[in-house]
Amino acid sequence: MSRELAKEARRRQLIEATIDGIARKGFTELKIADVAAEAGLSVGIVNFYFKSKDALLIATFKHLVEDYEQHMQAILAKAGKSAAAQLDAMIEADFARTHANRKQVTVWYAFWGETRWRPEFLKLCADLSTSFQKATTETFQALIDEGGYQGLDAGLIARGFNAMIDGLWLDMLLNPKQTDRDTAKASVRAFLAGLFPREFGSKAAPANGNAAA
Amino acid sequence: MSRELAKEARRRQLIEATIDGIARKGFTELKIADVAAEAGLSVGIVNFYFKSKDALLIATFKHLVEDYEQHMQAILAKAGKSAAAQLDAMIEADFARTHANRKQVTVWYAFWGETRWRPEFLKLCADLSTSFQKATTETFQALIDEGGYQGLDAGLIARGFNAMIDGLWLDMLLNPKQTDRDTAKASVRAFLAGLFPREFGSKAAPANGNAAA
Amino acid sequence: MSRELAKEARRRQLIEATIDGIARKGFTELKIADVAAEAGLSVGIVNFYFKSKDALLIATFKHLVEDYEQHMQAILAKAGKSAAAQLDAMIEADFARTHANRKQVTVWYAFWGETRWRPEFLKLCADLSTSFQKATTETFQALIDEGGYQGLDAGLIARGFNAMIDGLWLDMLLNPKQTDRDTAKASVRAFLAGLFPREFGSKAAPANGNAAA
Amino acid sequence: MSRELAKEARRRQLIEATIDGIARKGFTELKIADVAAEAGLSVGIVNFYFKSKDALLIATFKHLVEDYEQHMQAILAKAGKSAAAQLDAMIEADFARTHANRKQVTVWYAFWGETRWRPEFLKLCADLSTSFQKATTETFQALIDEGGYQGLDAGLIARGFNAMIDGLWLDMLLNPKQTDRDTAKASVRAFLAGLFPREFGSKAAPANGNAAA
DNA sequence: AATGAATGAGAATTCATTCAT
DNA sequence: AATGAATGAATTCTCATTCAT
Repeated sequence: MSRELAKEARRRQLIEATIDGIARKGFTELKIADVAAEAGLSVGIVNFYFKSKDALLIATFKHLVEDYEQHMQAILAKAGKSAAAQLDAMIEADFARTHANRKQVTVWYAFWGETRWRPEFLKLCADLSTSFQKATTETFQALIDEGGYQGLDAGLIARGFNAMIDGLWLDMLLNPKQTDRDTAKASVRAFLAGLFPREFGSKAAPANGNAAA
Repeated sequence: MSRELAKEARRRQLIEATIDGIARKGFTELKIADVAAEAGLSVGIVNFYFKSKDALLIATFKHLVEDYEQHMQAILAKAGKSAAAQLDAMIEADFARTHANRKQVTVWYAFWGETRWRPEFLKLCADLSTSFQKATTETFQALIDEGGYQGLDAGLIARGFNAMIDGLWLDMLLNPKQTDRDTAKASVRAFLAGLFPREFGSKAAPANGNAAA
Repeated sequence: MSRELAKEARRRQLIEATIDGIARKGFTELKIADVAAEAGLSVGIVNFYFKSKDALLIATFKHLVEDYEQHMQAILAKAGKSAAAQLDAMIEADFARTHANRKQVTVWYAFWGETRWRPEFLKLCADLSTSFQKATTETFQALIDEGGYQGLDAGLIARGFNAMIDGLWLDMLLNPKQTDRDTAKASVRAFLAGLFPREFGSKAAPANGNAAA
Repeated sequence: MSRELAKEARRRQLIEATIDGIARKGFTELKIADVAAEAGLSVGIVNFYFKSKDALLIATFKHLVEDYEQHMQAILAKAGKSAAAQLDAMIEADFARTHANRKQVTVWYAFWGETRWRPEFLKLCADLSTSFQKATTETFQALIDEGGYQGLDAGLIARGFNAMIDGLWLDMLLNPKQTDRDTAKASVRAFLAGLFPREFGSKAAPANGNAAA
């Protein structure tokens, strides 16, 4: 069992090296030798722990996806239970310095650029997206219900909300000087303020979990 | 002159072949031989018209950017002059079948995946983004002024608007079954409706240029 | 006939361009396009006047050989008839600024580097060398006879004499700063002075044709 | 350490294969594949041990130069200490069957044909030539002093001596049927006999180190 | 388990030659 | 005759994968 653990640790080490490698050199320029160097190991070892470079890339993307999901769930569990608090926590998490940092986003977009032609990537993306769309739709529906809003389609709003976050990531990546984390968060909140003035309007109480009702 | 024209036509032909090739095989899997085959020409010709594969890719991205800009300007010129009509035209253009089609978006994201490590790509992206951010900010400002809205930041709204469109493209790419053009457009309008109920609310008159006041 | 002349002129033009091209870029780096550019013509024309690049190179080497022979014969015809005067003229001709210049020597050595594997080059070299060895042997024999020298082998001396000139060319090529024309000529004469002190010793009358007996 | 040794041995093996390859096919016709085949290795290995074909050629030329220098020094160390004995040993060494063989000379001239346009080659040539010129000048000066000769310029004689050897190599290369080793050596000695009759004249004692006075 | 030398298929690039204009 | 765009075979270089140690 400790052997299994060691094996898992090595795999993890190589996956981290792959993420660092992509962040440093880009997806197309990443060589097995780069991964090995990044991990401080030999090239032979990569093919020992992963059948092929492709398998390593798939494992890496899977890791990225799982890591994102876990991180988000942890954030949401800690946040206040109200729909507004949950949304606020999501925004914070998505633009947090720890996970939505430049390196991670860089790597996400590198993978997305390739996803279209890689069925394994596509499946991971679709699953993540579906589960997220479902979760955010439920949260927005709760917000609508709690707030007594009329004529709002939680599904459309959730889709736009998630899309805006992805788009702002891209913006931060391509124009770091013009778009920073705070601008991105303010942008999202500006749109939510239009739809949910009581929760996100400028005069709304901050929607964090600790806020008094 | 006819020779000059022919030369330009060949360059264009190869660029189109590159776009088709990326759409068909992906960025990393695109070979010079694929481009040549796509164009019905020999491999040698690619290095005759473009010094290298890299130069071809840069020219292709530049073409994509210029094409997008021209297309958008043409659309806006034809649209009604009111801010709402202009925004509406933008949304339509961004999700039009002719330009924001699957092939084009696929190729855009393929390039974006690489952009981070290619200074030439980065420059093109940053310039396009800046000019767009400026134009949309002006339009939103006009909308705010025309509509007499209070407390809205046109810059933040423009940024979120553009980001949402990019993010919805990605969504359509990765989850074609869940997100289609109409859903995407409805999503954008749902958010605008919150901020600008008179122009984009469900009871608002359609914001096209021909609409009576 | 004028057409034939024009044709010959074009061939000559291309051969000169080839020599200039080799002198400028080297044998292995010389491309058909370089020859064309050097001649101010198009690439197509080269294959029109010469069957192939190889044929052009052979014609160029042949030209070099014939040119050298003609030049040398002209020099010898003008020189004094005594053996010493003839040898002196040879030395002057071999290190003359007009023919044994840096460009020419450069090209000769470029060809010699390839000669071993090119039967056509080899034949030209062997023929030139044989005819030269014969001529210089005769001249040295005349010098021996005229001077009443004993125990000298004209053939060996001729061979060493010709070899020294080739070797000095190489030296001038590879070490231009250490070996110049005058040093080279003095070197040859130093050796001849040992064998033929009366004609080439430091107190010998200059062996040119105009010298009084 | 054994790994380091193996690495050096492989480099040596590839350099030898390059020399053999040039001797067999010529400089311009030598392909990486030929070198690999000659060494009994795969093509990839060449770029593994040498960054490029060019680097391999430079290393090969360097090896040739160093090998020649070492060989000559060894010969001179074994020879008698008198200037005449040293010169005699040089002549023998330069036309020895082991080092100045057809293969080696062929390759030297192949490199010399290219040297003019390759700064790295040029440097190696110039350094070798300078060191040789210096050494032979000293030897000739000693010969002059020992023999009490008057009016001889050791520098000019050394230059002519070295040039004659290079030129005779070329002659042997281009006209193998007319010029052989013995003829070449006799040629050199004929010239030395003129300048230094006591040491190299036909009646002089053989100048080897073992000869009695 | 780990290494890194060795392999060889694959790709970009070059360039002599051809040929339509 | 002359041009230069077009061809495609040939070559160098790359790099994922293998395997002996």
